[in-house]
Amino acid sequence: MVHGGTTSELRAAGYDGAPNMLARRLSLHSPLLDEDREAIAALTTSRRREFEAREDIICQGQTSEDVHLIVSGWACRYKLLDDGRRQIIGFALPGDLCDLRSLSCQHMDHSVGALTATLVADVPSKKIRTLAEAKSRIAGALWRSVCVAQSIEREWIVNLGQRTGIERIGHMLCELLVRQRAIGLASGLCCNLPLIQSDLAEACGLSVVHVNRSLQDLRAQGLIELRQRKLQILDFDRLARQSLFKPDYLHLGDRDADG
Amino acid sequence: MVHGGTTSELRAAGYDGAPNMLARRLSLHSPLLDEDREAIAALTTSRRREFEAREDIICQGQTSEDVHLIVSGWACRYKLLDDGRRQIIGFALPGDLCDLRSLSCQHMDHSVGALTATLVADVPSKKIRTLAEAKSRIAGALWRSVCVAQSIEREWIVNLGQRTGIERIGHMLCELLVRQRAIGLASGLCCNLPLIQSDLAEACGLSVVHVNRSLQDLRAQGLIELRQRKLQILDFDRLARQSLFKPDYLHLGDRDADG
DNA sequence: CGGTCATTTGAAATCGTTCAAAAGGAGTGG
DNA sequence: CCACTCCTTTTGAACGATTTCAAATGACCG
Repeated sequence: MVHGGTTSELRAAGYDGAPNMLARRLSLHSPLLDEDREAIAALTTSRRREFEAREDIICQGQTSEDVHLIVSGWACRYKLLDDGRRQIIGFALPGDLCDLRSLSCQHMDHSVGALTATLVADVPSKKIRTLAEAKSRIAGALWRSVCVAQSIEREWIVNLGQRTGIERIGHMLCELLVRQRAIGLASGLCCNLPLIQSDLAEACGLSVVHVNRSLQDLRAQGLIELRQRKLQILDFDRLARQSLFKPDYLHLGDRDADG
Repeated sequence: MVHGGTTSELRAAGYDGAPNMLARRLSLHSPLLDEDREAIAALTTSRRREFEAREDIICQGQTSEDVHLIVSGWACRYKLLDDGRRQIIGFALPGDLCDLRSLSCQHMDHSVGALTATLVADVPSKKIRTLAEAKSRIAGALWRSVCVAQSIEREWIVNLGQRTGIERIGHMLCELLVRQRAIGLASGLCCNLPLIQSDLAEACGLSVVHVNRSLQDLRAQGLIELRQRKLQILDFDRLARQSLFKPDYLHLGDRDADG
């Protein structure tokens, strides 16, 4: 049990920073050769840091010479408004690069926070830049991974702008299941969901109370089961249909796109 | 008068496709040498196409070997839901590259539509890719321009998720003024706003009726004047404050960030 | 002038929030 | 095992924001 565990449980679970994790992730969207994988693995042998649940990994305004790779656990990217309102702008799962933007931009325009105990590998931007300049196939893979991240952000805009409360929650649950399946963290219709209702609220632009009632509604419709941070989708097709979820924006190929 | 004009007016206005427009835009965020500018100018000597207001430039699902540079006029990127709901996910102003993603991804996961009469330069992805591989300074500039686009999308997520109706509209108006100032399409507190209220509605995730009432509210507060597609912001600081607008996400440096 | 599209208005219904409080879990220390 | 605390989930009731539907008005164009 990794998600929701403490950092010591996490260490005990045998995570070694999985040096080829990044290569595996990038090859979800781009073909890589063995030599590329080796070069990429060499990147992530660098420093690793552990974070407790709810701890910030990097804050808005901070500068960093590193790109942050989530090795295990869940994180979220978020922005704070001056009056304290908070919007989650994306979830980062194991294998996700957090701020590839820092390859060229100086300071963070949003924060990254751990949702569970999280292991992070700090990859020096400079190393990545050098590697990308030397190997255009790797540059392409990084570019594509940014494109996918951007595509997800665009779909979140649609989620927040057009969908009703229930649709937003349903859509988010579909996305998080499909993304976990794609990286081998789930199979079938069951997955971890280490989010509390206020996380879902901040991601979907709804109040906690409304999230609670929407979840009850989805349960009453026989579409999902959710307790103890475990999500089971009982009827993926129906949930996807009524949430207007179409997995193409995740750019996962047809392999693991649905139910 | 370009925006809102017909394509023939547009031609008459003497637009030649401004071959150095892209270089100028990229150098907003990245230092470029003269040799870079020349190389970039050579890119955009390619085909140009004119579009009428409300015409689609490229549709969701289509594939394209080109990146689309908006030479003049306004366009929007949008996604359609199966039931017809439409969300605008970004506005493209002159100098904006529309789908740099197509450098590596095959088909569009969203559409681009002209809002006014628009002149578009089709730049072959391949040419860009070759140039970026040859000149790392240009690759960096393209990377940075994608980062800025992504940053704007993130702020839109915040806009839709956390701000009230009035705040969303106010924020959008601030953004569009500042962006136009940055590219020399406006100075002071006055600019074109060739959007109809339903465009604003689809960008802000509100109904047209509510947009209408929010605009009246902003007018009644003495914050803006808006008619005949001309926007004047009467009190930028107050509007920015009450809309929680902070221009940093536009990454324009301090040069043209406010008032 | 009629036609089309955009803006404005009103009234009613719905969605979603707020506030306040209760109930349910999980962990801690006695 | 109990009492205690903290955090999360759940509930109720009232309020406010936003949408919907329908109709009227205004602007522009041929």
